[in-house]
Amino acid sequence: MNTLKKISDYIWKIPKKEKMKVDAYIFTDEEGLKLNSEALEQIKNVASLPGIVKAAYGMPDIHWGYGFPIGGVAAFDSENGIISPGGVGFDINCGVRLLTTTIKFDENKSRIRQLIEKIYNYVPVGVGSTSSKKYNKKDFKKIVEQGAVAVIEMGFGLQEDIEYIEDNGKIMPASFQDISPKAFERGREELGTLGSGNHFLEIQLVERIYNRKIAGLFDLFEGQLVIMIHTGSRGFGHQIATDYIQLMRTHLKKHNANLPDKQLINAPFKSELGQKYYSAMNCAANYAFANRQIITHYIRKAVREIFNIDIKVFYDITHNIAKLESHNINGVEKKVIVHRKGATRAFGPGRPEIPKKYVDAGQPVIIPGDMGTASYILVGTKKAEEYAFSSTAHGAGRTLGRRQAMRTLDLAKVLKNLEKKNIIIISKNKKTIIQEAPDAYKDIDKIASIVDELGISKRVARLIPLAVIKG
DNA sequence: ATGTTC
Repeated sequence: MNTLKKISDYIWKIPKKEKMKVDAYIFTDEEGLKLNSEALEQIKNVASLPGIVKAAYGMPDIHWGYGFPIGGVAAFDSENGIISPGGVGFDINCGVRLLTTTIKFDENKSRIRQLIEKIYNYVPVGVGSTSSKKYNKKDFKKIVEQGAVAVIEMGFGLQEDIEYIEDNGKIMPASFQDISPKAFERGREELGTLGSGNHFLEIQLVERIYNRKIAGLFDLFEGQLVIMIHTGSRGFGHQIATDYIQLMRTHLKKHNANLPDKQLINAPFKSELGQKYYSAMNCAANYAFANRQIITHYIRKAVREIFNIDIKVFYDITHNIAKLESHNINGVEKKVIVHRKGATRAFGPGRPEIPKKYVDAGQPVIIPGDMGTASYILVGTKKAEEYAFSSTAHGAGRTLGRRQAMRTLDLAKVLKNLEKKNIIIISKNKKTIIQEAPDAYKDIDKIASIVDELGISKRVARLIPLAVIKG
């Protein structure tokens, strides 16, 4: 097991051996390593998959996941590599959106509760929560093929919002014909809902600015109220992952015969099934962008009714996805399919994918904390390109599994700690509060500091929660 | 994460 080589304070290397086709690197501190022997095994398995290029990477928030670790990044050659549902995650395009306001907290303390309650009235939350709308086939097709663009046309938001969503809220290829009737049935009534688990909706305070110049460009200032949405593709993405894992089991038995772990099931990217999963996954990604867009619409409405002002989409990032990107692989520019599972794209300044307004600073990165802890706004760097295909961390990362949290943590204590910090909490389910308690997660401040010191993204602002809605 | 154990 002692195959780890320390490269520097936060870089650990597992040199390739046995089945591994490339090296693996973990970006964390000694404590992070101790917590994660299973995830290290998983990252070694990932390094053995067909067509993997350069290396397999683990972010500081790495922990055990389905097949691939959460907080993992791996890229596969687009010609002879694979695509794997386990490398994306069940919640396809789980992601985070931040909305900025011009509201100053110290002048509006008394209205926070009113605002969170109004938002709670507008946005359905919890397991199995459904919207009052049930989309017809024609509209649903448009939504999964055109994401946020489609729902803005339907009246959920402003044209200018599009500019501030990763991939402009619409990823191609995405074809409705590649999703199952079951996925359609589940998806059509859950659009515009928050869900459960680590998903949340928070009113936050910009507590600290690390880089004034970039914060200015990002319209962030100390004392400002901002609103964060953390959710994904709900049961729709989950169904697509389930469907395609099953299809790969049935149709690609031989291809998947010698996997070190059955959960690493995959399809050659260029195969028919590989392309179908890619398209269906993009449908789920579009669905998630649309989901956060619709929720934004209702938050806007709530803010307008209480404060009589309009709010802006700062940025929307995805942290569970596989994307076709061009990267420099040992000196050669190559098309690769980058799997980021619990990892955030972090492009440096100048990239054409970044909104014009931010292009000189770099791509905004949003790292949400867990319940009752800070979240961070960071910015992508040129340096991130050298490390893990322009990627950074995505959150605190669990230390306790959900069941383990239920066994060891106490609801009254968790609630008391939130109360001590003056955080208002509205929750649909008490179980979620225990499962998502801060003690079930690593320290987000440390994660943000590690990625900052490594230089794979730089801190811009620290946000602290004032009021939170959990599923 | 998830109609919370395909």
